[in-house]
Amino acid sequence: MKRQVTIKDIAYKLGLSTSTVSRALKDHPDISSKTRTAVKELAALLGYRPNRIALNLRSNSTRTIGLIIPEIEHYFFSAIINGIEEIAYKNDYSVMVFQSNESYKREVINTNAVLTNRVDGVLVSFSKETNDFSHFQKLIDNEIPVVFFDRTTEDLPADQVVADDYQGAFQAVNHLIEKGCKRIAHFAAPQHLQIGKSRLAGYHDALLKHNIHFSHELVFLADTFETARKTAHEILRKPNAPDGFFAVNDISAIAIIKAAKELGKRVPEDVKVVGFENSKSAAFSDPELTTVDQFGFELGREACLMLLRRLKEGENTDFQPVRKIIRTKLVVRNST
Amino acid sequence: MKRQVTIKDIAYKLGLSTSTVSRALKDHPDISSKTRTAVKELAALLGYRPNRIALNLRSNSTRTIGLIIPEIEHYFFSAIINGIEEIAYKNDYSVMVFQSNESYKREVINTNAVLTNRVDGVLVSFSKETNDFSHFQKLIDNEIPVVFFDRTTEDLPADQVVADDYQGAFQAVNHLIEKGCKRIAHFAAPQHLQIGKSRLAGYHDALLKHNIHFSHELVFLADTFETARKTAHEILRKPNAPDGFFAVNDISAIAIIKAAKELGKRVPEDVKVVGFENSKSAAFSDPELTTVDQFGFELGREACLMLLRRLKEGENTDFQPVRKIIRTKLVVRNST
DNA sequence: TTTTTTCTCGCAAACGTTTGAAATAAATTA
DNA sequence: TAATTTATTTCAAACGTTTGCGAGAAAAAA
Repeated sequence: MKRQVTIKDIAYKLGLSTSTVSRALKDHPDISSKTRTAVKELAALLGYRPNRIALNLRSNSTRTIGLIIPEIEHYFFSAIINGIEEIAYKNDYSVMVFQSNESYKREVINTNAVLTNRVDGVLVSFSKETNDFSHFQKLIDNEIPVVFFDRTTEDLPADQVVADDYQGAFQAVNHLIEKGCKRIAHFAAPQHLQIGKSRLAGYHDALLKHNIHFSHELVFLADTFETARKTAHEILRKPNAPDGFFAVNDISAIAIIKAAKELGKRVPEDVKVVGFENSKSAAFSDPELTTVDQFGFELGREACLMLLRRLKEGENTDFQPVRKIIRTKLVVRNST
Repeated sequence: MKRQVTIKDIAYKLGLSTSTVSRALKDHPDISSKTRTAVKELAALLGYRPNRIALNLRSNSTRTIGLIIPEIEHYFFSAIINGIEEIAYKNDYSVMVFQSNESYKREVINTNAVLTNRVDGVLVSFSKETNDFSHFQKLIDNEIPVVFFDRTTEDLPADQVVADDYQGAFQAVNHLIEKGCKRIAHFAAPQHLQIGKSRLAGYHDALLKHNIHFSHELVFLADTFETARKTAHEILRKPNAPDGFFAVNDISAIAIIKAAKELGKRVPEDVKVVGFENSKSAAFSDPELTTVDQFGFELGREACLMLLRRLKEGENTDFQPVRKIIRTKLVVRNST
């Protein structure tokens, strides 16, 4: 087993102390230029590489951030990870990824893993199942900065970065109305999620603005392909079927289009559909899906930047949680 | 700053030495049951949590694996990450993710990052740009086990996990021929990538089997949406246009379908298309895409399992690289 | 030459844990 | 009671760094 070369090895070979070597390597003014170059040359020759673990122990920090996320396979989340990794990379941080798979139990385990790994800070978007937040409180109690993104809560004193769900939903529904829709259904996310509430609110208010009656009968819980497809099938078959759909994500929107086609309805002529996310699939579906761009990459960047800012702050005397809202943008395509 | 509670704190409060506390916590037989319970109770009370960093330093291992991957946003890769994380989680390992963004330079930096982070092992799928592998050799020289997946090379003595690209390609093209295609084009990946070669070989041999002439003029380098779309446009306009396409990935296949539609050709009547990956988009496209399932999740699992096996082995006297091939499966849908 | 200042460098402790060996206390045997 | 074994605990070193402080040597000032 080839041991890694350490500062001791260099010190020994040069007849110096480890302190001197350590100082020489980081250009400490106390060290003569002669020994400095000698040390550096030998270090380069031997391929010395500081042992981060030892550094970690001494500094009690790991330059690592933990990421707890529901499902990597969702385009939106992978875009977010992309943004996070980008910023982390630029600031010489590493990212540890933990998936909750939308499971509360697993999320709690992840939270512990993040703690034992002694990450410097945590980014989290919690699972759909989660409505108790005490595991995150534990992070905060341990003085680990936490930034929530996308799936957030007001129940915790923590920073948040979210898409402008309300505005996005509002614009989407407004767009449907302007395109002539009279009866618009909303496929919603669970209402204990902030995004569920906000998008419903945007839907509601856009209707209101145009004096269209809001009815709970047109709001359905359907945020997966299967449920959306099934639900769309059912309601599109009824006599008084909607002529417009605002879905809480692209997957559901695509499912709606599929269901409509299967029932012989034309999109966008008979039924107009708008999604939320602007995933790759949205551009590939037929017709191409009108959707609200959530700017996942931006969101990830911002969340990570916010966390790094907190880490730089350190000792936060009086903590004031910040809530950052990332603009959304309606991308109009052929489904409306 | 609330310091984490350490073994010392417990020792002090109980009037014991740290050694005793350490041993008590891990049920060492030397410790009397009285002190053992006392220690454990106090530990639980204070919320003691062993400092992983100290452990790492002592054991010179981090229970962390590094993952170097081109782009998280690709469905295939995120599926792989999913599989990796699954296995890592079950074995109490954490995963550090580094994206190369298909850049050789960035990949080299990632390799260094992985080294300084002292991960126990590395999983890598290298970038399209990479054809010099000395940075990976550095990992091997440092006795860090490496497993390559998907994008692999024979130039390094390392384990590999790949999809059965040859077989998948063969089946795909065979399928096209059986469906009546006479003139089949192949949109290929760069030929310095093993997957590029293997899939081309599968294409070649399937033609051969049916006594169809293989021509280099029907093989194009096109593995992104844009290049595939452009290329498809060009060749579909020519008089002797292909009636079948085998694309190296789903994105390209979807681009081909799009181009065909734009030129007024019907899929699958006039042109048949088969992709490779079985991404979500494949199921959403219209017509739904026939494609080769690469089982990314399985592949990720296997790669991680193989790495963990190597880690358990430790001291490998005579290292014999293993190459594991994950079966692929043709998923027939409406594009053929 | 003596005193003071400036340059270089080494000592030792610290970060939190584990572990072989030594030490003490208790129990057993002679 | 003395000698021996056994049970329990502590000591100290180690993992690889950093860093406050002190020390010796050389240079400058007196």
